[in-house]
Amino acid sequence: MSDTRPKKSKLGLREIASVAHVSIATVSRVLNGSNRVDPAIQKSVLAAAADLEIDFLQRKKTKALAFLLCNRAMQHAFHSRILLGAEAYCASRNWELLFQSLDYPAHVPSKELLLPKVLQRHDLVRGVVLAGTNSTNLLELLGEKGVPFVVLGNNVMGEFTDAKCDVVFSDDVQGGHDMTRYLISLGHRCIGFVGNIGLPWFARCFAGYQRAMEEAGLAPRHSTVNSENEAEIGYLGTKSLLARGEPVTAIFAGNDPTAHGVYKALRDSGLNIPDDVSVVGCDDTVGSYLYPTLTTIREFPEQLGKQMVELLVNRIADPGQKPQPVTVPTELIKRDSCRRFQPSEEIAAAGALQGAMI
Amino acid sequence: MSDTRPKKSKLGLREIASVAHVSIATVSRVLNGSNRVDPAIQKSVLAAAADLEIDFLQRKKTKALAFLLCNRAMQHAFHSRILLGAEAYCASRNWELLFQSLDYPAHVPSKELLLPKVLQRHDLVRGVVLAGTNSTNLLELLGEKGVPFVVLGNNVMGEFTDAKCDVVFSDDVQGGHDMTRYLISLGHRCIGFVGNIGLPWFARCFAGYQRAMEEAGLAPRHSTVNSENEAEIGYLGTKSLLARGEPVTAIFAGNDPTAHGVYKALRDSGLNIPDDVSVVGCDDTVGSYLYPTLTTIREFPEQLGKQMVELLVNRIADPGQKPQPVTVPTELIKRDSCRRFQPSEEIAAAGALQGAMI
DNA sequence: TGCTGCACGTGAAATTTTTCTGTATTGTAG
DNA sequence: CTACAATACAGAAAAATTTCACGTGCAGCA
Repeated sequence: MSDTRPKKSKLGLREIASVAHVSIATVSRVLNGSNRVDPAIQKSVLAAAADLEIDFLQRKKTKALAFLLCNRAMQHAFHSRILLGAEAYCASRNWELLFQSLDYPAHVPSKELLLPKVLQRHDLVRGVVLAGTNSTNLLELLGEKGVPFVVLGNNVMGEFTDAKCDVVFSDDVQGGHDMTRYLISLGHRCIGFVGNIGLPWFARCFAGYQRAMEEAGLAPRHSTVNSENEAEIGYLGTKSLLARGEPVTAIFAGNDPTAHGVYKALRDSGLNIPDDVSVVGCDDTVGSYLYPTLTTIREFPEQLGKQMVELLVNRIADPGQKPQPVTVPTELIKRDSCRRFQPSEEIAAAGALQGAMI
Repeated sequence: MSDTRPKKSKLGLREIASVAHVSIATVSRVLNGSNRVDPAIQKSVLAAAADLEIDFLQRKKTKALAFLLCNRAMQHAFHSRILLGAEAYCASRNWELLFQSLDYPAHVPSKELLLPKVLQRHDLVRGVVLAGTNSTNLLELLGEKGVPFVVLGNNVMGEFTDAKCDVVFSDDVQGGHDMTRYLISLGHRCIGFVGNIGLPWFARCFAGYQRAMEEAGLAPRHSTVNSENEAEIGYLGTKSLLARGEPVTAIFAGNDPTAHGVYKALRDSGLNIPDDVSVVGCDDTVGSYLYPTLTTIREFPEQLGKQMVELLVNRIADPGQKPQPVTVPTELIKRDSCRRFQPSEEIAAAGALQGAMI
């Protein structure tokens, strides 16, 4: 290779040990076991190592990252596409990727969580990609343990200040904003949002929707259903919007599977898409399978996965750098589920909805 | 633990080495590096080890399996669900799971394939789960290298005799048979199959269809499109069936995404589902999103994943046992895309199809 | 306050892994 | 058929890891 340094004397644990005034065994522990070593000693060993060799990481045999899919069955193919993106980037950079799913409670102090055994293997797993749905307690725990990690920001529960760790977002807030503006530009004024705002990915989409509505001087109206089942959220949310007599001409579903539930509810109520009601979704997972095909917000999960690994690898290389947030844009995909709405139709539309309520 | 043996003297590499009359280093290599050791010596070391200790595998630190997703973007969520099933079973048995995707050419002799580096790490990866689409050259290579593996039988290209390795099948042949019989029981006589028979998963489904048709004394008629894009296969295959003037009253799509293409083609031709033509699919990935909802064959990918890992773990524990094939059954899911067909309608149906051809 | 037990953290020693080196074997060209 | 080269492979030695046993400090308890 292109190693220009003359390798003065054999560089090994022995040398580090003598510089740091500890035993070889301790150096070995610091360098990979990492467990059961006094932080002060660990620090001095690391310093000694840094003195002697720049790239101790290179020296190691296996470089693996863990991909933790948390609290979520791999629905919608969305997360599996994130995994693929992550894997592709890993492969290109000669990292292995361990896949593991993990369920943990959201409302338990970080002390009481126990990490999967893989992550204990500091000599194998050098960092963690957190996909799925996470809550701040796990982030804290990883922070305390000093395990480098990146998290998919869209799906973090609870108050989440992104300043404290590397995080990748899919810009669904902007996507929701764009989409709402699009519906407004088509002439819609009464646009209902259906989702479960208790879940962060719905909340973010809703935030974009809400902002766009307020900017346009329109009243946001939403129907939130406290469920984890997305088709159910869409179905019940729509039924409830209709039952309240909201004169909606368009419904914004918080994601594509939810839109599927919306479709079903509208059909059950005898309403036609898009003639009676326009529908839009978000995430572009199953929108193209629906009928009529769904106007939605395309996200780029492979890109999210790639970005996450990229941030993580950078952090491992330079643990000191300050946390970095990355946002991946979204794209508005226009399909057949929307139509232009003439304000003059409003009375007629209201009539149709009245009919549907019977 | 429940170790009843008295552990006569410290059991270690030293003891094995002396029994096998080789150096400790060689024993170490056999036990994990495995590379660069004469097969004869390897065998004798293994024998010596077996003499001394039953469970040398237990001794090892990391037990990881590799999940190789081959030659396939993770479409349809089908393979990601296999992964989830595999991971769940791994976790329950304290195995780690490395995920890696891999593309390789099908028509290259096994000598010329190069395995991903992870698999070289015999000390880490103890076996391989082959998902995605595989061809026999990779199977041969793994066999030669002595790497334990299981393969998803449905997606193996080329002549594949399952006698030579552990293999798990989803019983889509039976599923295709059941489905065809179901269509026949609804009164359909002229049933077209749409797919790409060059691809093994279509071929298997088609085999079931063909057998059922022949058993019923009906003529199989299929339209195969040489493409990898499933929606395209469905669309073009259907268009071509119609263009040939086949008086089909039902179409069997080789999988759900293909059925989506079939839907589109029928709609473009002005035909109603199921009034003019009944449609069925296979795999139950997106069938529930289609409109009308698709009658299809449910498969159980999580179960497939679990079974694969189970076979693999058994083989690792006992490499001598003879190859074992496992078949996971399928389930017929009846939805809205089929209707009963009265033979008397045949002339009318033919008329509708004629109209569609214009 | 002093004792006891326990958990942590360390170095020495034992064990294992990896590198290095010498030898044998196989293939290839003359 | 010989000479040379390239490669494979085992063992010795070096390096790294893990185990073991011991000291230290702290909490619980008398």
